[in-house]
Amino acid sequence: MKFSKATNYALHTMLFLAASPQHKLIGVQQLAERQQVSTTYLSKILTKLVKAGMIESTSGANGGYRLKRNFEEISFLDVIHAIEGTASLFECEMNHGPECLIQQVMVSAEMKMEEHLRNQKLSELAKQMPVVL
Amino acid sequence: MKFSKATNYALHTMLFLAASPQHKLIGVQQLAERQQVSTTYLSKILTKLVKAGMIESTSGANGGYRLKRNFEEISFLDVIHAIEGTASLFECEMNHGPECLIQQVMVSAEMKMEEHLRNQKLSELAKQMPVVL
DNA sequence: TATATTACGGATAATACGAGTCTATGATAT
DNA sequence: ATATCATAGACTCGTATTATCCGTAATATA
Ligand code: SF4
Ligand code: SF4
Repeated sequence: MKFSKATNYALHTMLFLAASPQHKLIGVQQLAERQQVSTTYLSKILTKLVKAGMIESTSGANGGYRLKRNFEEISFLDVIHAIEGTASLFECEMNHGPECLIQQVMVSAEMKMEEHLRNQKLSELAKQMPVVL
Repeated sequence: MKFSKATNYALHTMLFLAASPQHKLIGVQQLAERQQVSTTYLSKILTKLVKAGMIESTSGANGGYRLKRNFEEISFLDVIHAIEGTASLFECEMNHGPECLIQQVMVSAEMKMEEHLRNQKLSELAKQMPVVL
């Protein structure tokens, strides 16, 4: 029960992009070396973010990644869901129906966490970021 | 990023014990067949709960498991921590100190979930449990 | 047009971890 | 003495994560 490293990479990348001049394209090399991860692996993660509509990419020389227009609304939860999926943290075989109290406790606990992550917008955090990532 | 099945087994077992007559010892066989899990595996999990001081065990014929005196105070979070450990869900290499905003967001999100799980006492839930687990 | 640069995709490998089994040992009631 | 039951360690198995390799497509630039 841990957040994956991929999620970690995705969050750092998104915040770095948010702290950069908006229009500028940034290649995966620059993003990767800053996080000490291989370019090929980070590339796969960024492709997920592209497909989730959070960033856009440009191939070819001087290509790279850039935030999309809707950036202001993107939350931590959006990034996490894009990488880890949206399945519930708690699942049981033998489902005894939605009135089960165990499920209710576990699911609502997860929702408390998600609510907090949904309220944290990347744009807000980027403003407050002190130095480097 | 999912709760382990072991946590699931532990929660169900604890709630079943809570719904049983307090003094009575219940063997692992009975607990295991109810959850469709092997006795040897469930046994390992229960041993963790014993070491965490939540239940007590008696060896030998007619032995088994039973809740401890402090049962009223035990929460969902206690059980989960006993099985999954207490390490943070979010960890980063390159730790840039506690003032990092990313860490703060992730850790406080986890704390929101934990707060909710800490408030859910097994004894409370056992009273409200409708039928079987 | 040719070339360098860059993102994308599939296949594959390495690693870690969860889930589960097997077996031996020790404790306890009858 | 024997059957029952919990405990502990070694071990296997499957799957998800992490990561690498390589070929292809797109694009800027000379
Ligand atoms: S009791 Fe609740 S949590 Fe357990 S298997 Fe049934 S529905 Fe799932
Ligand atoms: S920026 Fe924050 S989350 Fe990222 S590595 Fe540094 S301390 Fe950890």
